[in-house]
Amino acid sequence: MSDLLGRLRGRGWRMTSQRRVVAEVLDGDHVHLTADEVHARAARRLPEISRATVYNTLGELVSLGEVTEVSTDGRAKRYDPNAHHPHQHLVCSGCGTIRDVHPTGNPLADLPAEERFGFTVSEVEVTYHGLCPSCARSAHLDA
Amino acid sequence: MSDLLGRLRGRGWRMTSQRRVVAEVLDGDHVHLTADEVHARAARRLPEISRATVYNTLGELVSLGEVTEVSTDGRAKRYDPNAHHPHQHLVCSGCGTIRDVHPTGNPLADLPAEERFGFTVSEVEVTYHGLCPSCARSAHLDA
DNA sequence: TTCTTGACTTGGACTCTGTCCATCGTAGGA
DNA sequence: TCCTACGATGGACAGAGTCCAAGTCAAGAA
Repeated sequence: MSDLLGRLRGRGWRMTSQRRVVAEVLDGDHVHLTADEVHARAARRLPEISRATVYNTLGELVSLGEVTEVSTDGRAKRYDPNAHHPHQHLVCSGCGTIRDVHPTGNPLADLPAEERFGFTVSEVEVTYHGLCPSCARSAHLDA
Repeated sequence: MSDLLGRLRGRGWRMTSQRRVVAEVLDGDHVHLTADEVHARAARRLPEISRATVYNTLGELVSLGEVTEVSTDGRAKRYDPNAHHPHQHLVCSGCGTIRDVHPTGNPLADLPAEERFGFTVSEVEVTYHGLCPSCARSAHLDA
């Protein structure tokens, strides 16, 4: 994700201050922000940026393959700027925190042909669910 | 999922006509319905059933472990009555159809301890994405 | 069988996430 | 510098889901 701005310019992206700010927000910490969180952080630098623009820009970054969408629960989608390094996700069922993980093995190979029902399978998404250390502690206290 | 009603009664569920109808809808075809689809089918038998009741009942079935929630895209959650047989999902990126699949291998074992960040990992969800035969055909025609 | 009561249902208001659109502004080439 | 098409704006709208006060009824008690 580094030098994202350069790559975007190279692809003929018209560079506006709004797009720059959104890209910079994503280029910062490798956390998994919701669209609203991206908007909030972008607005700290560019107060008048609109939600619609953030949604548009995120959508474009996704279709350019610079960012991937993650929808772990049924709530807001999260945006993962780590699109150039294949990885999976580990999600805390308590607080929703997401961490990137790199399991061994190849789950695509684990799906036998007779279980594919004629589908052209192109991608596998593996999501590990559990409790992060701090949520595990509070769950223990509750019991 | 068969004899769901019996199991629920055994657990002290107060049996109302609304809950019975919702359970019967799920007990039918093993498709993956959205809450609204469940509501529509339930309303065919019990026209005055409300959306809130359908949501409540689905939520209870989920916490009882009789039904699992699947949120593949960012759209509506789907409800999978096949909770007693472990399986994964194969989703068509075109039309959203979901099929149950049974991959070999154990993805939980594929996550090394140093990639767990102290989490208590309890569950893995594997989602295969691709195009179903009919969507693959129309994609081909478009090209 | 009837009574009683607390669990369940209802429907409408509300929230949250996301999309759409008409209008305005501006990046970047001529 | 000027033009213009592409991008931004914000407000209306839509879909999914939650909440709540008031009414209803399943099932145990008498």
